[in-house]
Amino acid sequence: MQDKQLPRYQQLKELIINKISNGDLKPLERVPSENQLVKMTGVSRMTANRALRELNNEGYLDRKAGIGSFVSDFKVNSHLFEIKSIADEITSRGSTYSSEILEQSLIQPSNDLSRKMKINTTSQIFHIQMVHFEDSIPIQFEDRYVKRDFAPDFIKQDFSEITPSAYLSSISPLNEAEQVVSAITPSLSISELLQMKKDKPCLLITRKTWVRKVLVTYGKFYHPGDRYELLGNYGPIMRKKLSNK
Amino acid sequence: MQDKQLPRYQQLKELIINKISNGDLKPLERVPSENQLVKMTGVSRMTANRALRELNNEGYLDRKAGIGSFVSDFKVNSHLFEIKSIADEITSRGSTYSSEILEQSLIQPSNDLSRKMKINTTSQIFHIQMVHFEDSIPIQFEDRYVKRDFAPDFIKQDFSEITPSAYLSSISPLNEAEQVVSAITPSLSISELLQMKKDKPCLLITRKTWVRKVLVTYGKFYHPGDRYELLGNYGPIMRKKLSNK
DNA sequence: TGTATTAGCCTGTATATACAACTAATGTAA
DNA sequence: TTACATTAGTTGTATATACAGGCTAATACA
Repeated sequence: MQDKQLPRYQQLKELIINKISNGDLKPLERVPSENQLVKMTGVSRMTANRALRELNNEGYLDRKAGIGSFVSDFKVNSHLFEIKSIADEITSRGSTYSSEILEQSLIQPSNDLSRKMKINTTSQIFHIQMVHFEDSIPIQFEDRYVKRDFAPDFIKQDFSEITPSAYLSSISPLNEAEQVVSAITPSLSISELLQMKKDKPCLLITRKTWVRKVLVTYGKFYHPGDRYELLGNYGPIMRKKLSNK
Repeated sequence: MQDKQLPRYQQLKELIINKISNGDLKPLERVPSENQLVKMTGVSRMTANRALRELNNEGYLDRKAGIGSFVSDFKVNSHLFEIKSIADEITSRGSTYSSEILEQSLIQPSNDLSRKMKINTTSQIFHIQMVHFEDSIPIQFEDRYVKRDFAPDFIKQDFSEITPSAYLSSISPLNEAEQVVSAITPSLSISELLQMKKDKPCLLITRKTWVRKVLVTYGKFYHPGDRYELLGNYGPIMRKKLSNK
């Protein structure tokens, strides 16, 4: 594809990102120091420094002078920080989290779904439907599809223990996402699942997530309009984490 | 406050950010080249390079080899890229934009409002209410408050020509924002303003915006749920702009 | 044994230097 | 005029070097 080779600092970055993605380097694990990279790859220390420094800025690594460089703990601060686990969100508010699984199966995608996920209809897709509760009050209905070849063990998981989001993140850090937020009047079944009053609105988040340019999951997340808000911070705020810790 | 001085590349960055913030440097305007910064400030070219490179990564500047470095056009791609001007959004879809102003006045804030904007009740606040149309169909009801001392000429503007968002951005780039998205059942008056059918839901965006740590505007933006969606991209996507253009 | 010092490794910053690639403007030859 | 080459200025990358400052563990010393 790309004729000319990438710059060396970029090669170094991708080497490390790949090791994180495929599990060679796990969260909180040490990554080679600048001088080690110099010996290993023959680059100068400044380009090793640039690679590690940028990975730090992008949230892949945490670096500390005198200590070393370590893979970020994606559970705590993901570079996709906007997309939190609903379970973490609830427990961090001091509430108790619980869930109920409605469906967990392997299916053949419909024409519509195969188009949305850009796959052919012979591929196999996992489908899960579940409700997330905050203090026994339903707060989200999750309707999610996952590519089988990305997470072959998805079907075996006990999602009352770990949310689909958290499980997928544990397989590989999700590094690209698109989400569409809209306000809808829920269908009767969803309205009942979320224990909503008649004619109350629903906040619907439709989210696609990619890993290394490949779409791996597509989901719709329904929230009762009067019990859920979506918060976003933009600007220098989100860059402060680097200097704070 | 801060005892030890910042690193020189950081000083350079803040110098340039300040010039952008206070209007010395306007969007699309040229910023000093690396070598000019070397002569001006006495740093080495590599630290000037680092300052400009990071400002580029953070979206403040656009750089092109062989050409130079220029202040980003905040209208097109802001570092607050998620917050677009509704008018630009509509025209970029090929539709025609229009608006209707309902109120434009100078008020004393209520207790509730002064608390939300963290001001005292003796401060003066501009208040504007308007509806934005796409092809004569209402798409947003804007209910916004603006600090008088930030934009003293706000009241004189003709907001059928320039949206409040665009006008505020022209005074100074807004560099911090918080927005809360929720789904509500609109009040009767809002429902009528947006020409919505009875009991249809509304997407409500409540947004606060800061300039240099000072809150300058607070607004509520109501959209008909069946005519508007909020799109967000996260992850490497948003960094690609740099290499694309 | 307990304490202080030192050595060594880590990141962070700063400089000087070099070459490559891109662009615009200019000069030059056909 | 046209086409090509040159030149100067820009960013992009890469290296070698240096020193500062944080941290840890080994060492030296009392």
